[in-house]
Amino acid sequence: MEETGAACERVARQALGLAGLRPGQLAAMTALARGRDVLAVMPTGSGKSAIYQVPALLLRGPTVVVSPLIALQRDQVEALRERDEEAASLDAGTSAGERRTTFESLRAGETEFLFCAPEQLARPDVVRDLAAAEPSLLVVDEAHLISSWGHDFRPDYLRLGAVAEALGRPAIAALTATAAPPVRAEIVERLGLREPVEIVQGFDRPNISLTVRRALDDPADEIVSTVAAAVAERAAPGIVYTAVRRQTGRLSGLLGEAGVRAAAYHAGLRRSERDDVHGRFMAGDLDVVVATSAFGMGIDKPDVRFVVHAEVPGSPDSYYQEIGRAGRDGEAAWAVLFYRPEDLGLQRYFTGAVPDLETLTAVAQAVADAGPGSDRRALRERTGLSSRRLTMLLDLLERAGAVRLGTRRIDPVPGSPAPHTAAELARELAGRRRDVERTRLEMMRRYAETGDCRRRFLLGYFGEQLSDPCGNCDRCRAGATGQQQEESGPFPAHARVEHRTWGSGEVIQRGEDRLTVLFDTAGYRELQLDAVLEQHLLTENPGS
DNA sequence: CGTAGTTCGGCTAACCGAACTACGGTGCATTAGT
Repeated sequence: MEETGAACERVARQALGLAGLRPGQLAAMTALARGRDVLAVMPTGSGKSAIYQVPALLLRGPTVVVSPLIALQRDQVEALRERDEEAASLDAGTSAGERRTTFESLRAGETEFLFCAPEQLARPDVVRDLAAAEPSLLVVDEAHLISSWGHDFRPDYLRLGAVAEALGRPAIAALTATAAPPVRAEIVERLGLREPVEIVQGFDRPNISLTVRRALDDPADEIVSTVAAAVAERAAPGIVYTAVRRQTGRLSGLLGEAGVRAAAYHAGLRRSERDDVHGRFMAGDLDVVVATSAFGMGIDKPDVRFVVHAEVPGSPDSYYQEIGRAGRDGEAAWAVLFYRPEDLGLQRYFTGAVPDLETLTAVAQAVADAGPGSDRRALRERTGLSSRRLTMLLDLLERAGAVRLGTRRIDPVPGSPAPHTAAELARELAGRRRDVERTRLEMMRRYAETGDCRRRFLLGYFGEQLSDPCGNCDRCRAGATGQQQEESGPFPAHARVEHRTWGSGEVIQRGEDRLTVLFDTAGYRELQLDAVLEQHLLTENPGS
């Protein structure tokens, strides 16, 4: 019998036309083809799709791909069909007749790939029909969204672990381009990955130069002149990110006056306008898109020369995601952040919501009253809450140990605390999560205010050590690369440590006078090294 | 948490500053009405 790795290489060559495979790619494919779970963190454009498409063709049974945007699903379906692979997608617009045909074709083994959003998999009928086709592979694309969108925006992302169980627990592939260590941990936990093979390919993007500009009260003029200068030097196209919708129109208007072909983009625009801007940008008919965070997913345009941020984003995670859209062709590109400390306030607001005790108690009470085996609809009627909000609150109560969530039924946990107590516990968990998110925001502040090499800081945040200054950021260019990473002495990078109040954690970065530690439950914290040593704030845990 | 826009108080003419208020990001799905 053919060895699995060789089989993967053969299929990659014959079906996908790939001459060679990168080491990470092959390892991930082989693991999936053998039924193992995989978590792959690889940059866009490095062949992430092949990772699941090759084993999909080797394994008996269809492949379900969870993808966040309907537009992305359609693109992928189209790309597969061009290679004569049978693929289909499922969304709210799919008619009952089309659904029947699709499920029959999946069961018969004629259609290999099915694309859908997590919301489709929240429907019991969809899960039942899919389970009948006995899928062999569940792919979660853009898997970092579990962590960044799941909790307050699209909570159905959080249910994917239960969906996998209901589908007969196929092998799971979680794919993403950016995931810091705690995000990886959350993906593994939420999806219930079993001893996953973790492939983390270097995501240093050395061709993107990094600059932070301390912005004035109203940085609009500065931004316009910076961007206009870039465009004049033929360094177009580019993206300008801004935190609020109102600014997109204002900045693109000012850029237009400065002779730049610019357009605004945000989620409040009409579908047709968004598609138009997207299309013109891809076609090269626009120099600049000024956008909120709505713009970007699925924008795989190789020649984006710059990404400018008019305000700080909420975390290094989103920042790296957004600047990663520049320079995919490997040519020089630049990322400029206009920084005002006051702008952190808006992000603080975005991460501020913790559900109130009353509503949580009402949901816990409703679950208890309904007894075992209730469903979402019954609880929605009892509580009068929207489907999404209910899902989010139920998820918190599950984490608090008060309810058990299946894909089709919701059960109170026998002997669990009373509704009011469970609600308090759930609220505490939500509060803790918010606190951790605020530490991410603090890390964004540190990035903007650091005197050291910016790339070293960013990569360190993602758990990668860069021993020498990068030479391609404003700090390095100013010759102020100052701090070297201390290679010897106590608390080196990656050391496991213990703090009296913050618990256990891992050293992320060790500078001359500071330590950055990622605590398992308290998030990112910065400590002064001499205080740590004098007051014995940390103990080093050998092993683990 | 910060900002932009509005109202209010003072005190009798046009306006100033203080105080108060509303608002702010991501997409799926679903539904009512052409």
